[in-house]
Amino acid sequence: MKKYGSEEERVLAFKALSDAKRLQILELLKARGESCCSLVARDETGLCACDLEDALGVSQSVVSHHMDALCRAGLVLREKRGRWMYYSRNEPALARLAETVAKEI
Amino acid sequence: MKKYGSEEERVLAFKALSDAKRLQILELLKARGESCCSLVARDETGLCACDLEDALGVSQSVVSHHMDALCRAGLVLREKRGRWMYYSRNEPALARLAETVAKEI
DNA sequence: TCTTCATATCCACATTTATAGATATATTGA
DNA sequence: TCAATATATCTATAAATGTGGATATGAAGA
Repeated sequence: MKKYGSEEERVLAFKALSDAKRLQILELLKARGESCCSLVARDETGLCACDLEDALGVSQSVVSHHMDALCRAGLVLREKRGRWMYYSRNEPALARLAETVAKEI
Repeated sequence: MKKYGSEEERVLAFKALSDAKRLQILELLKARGESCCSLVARDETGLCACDLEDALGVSQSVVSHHMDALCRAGLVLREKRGRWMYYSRNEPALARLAETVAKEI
């Protein structure tokens, strides 16, 4: 299984995790929660940005920046469906990171 | 086994890991390397600050700050022996962190 | 087409972090 | 006691990051 190989990747991942709000976001994504604004089907996977905005109590641009950090680190996936951007955990990447911490840090 | 329980502890730990020089320091501590300035016994555990200063090519105060970050996060232990401060990996803490990433992030 | 809405990006500002030189503290050895 | 050494702390500065308001983009629906 491919690890978080380069030092640069690792730094990016740990940076993404070194913020309380972003840890909360990963937690929220784990629970998956209610669908966006009660407008979309309950069986959608992922959460849209406005869900996170409500849940975290921060401005829309802040959510967008945090999601960008998590996506750049590869820990979260983004997918546009209609006018919403859905975010979901990249479980394989999170598992590789855990493996890296266990074996190589 | 106790995990990295509080969010605050986790943030501190990830912040400590989100820097290339600090990752290198953990690597150097794993190898343990030569003893300080060839002045102390070869079977000493840990590395002193001046070893790290040489290995990383940064100023003394920078080493001190980085070690402070790693110690505050609990990932590294410091022990003063003579006029040298010896640093070593806190393996149980690193293992708990790996467990936390695997199970709770 | 026009309006509304969701989100990314831009901009400005505040806070945090990294860095290095200078100084202080403490230990060792002469 | 004094000089040398190792390291922490102080100070200043530069760089990175977090934040939120404003604007731009793009999709949906009337």
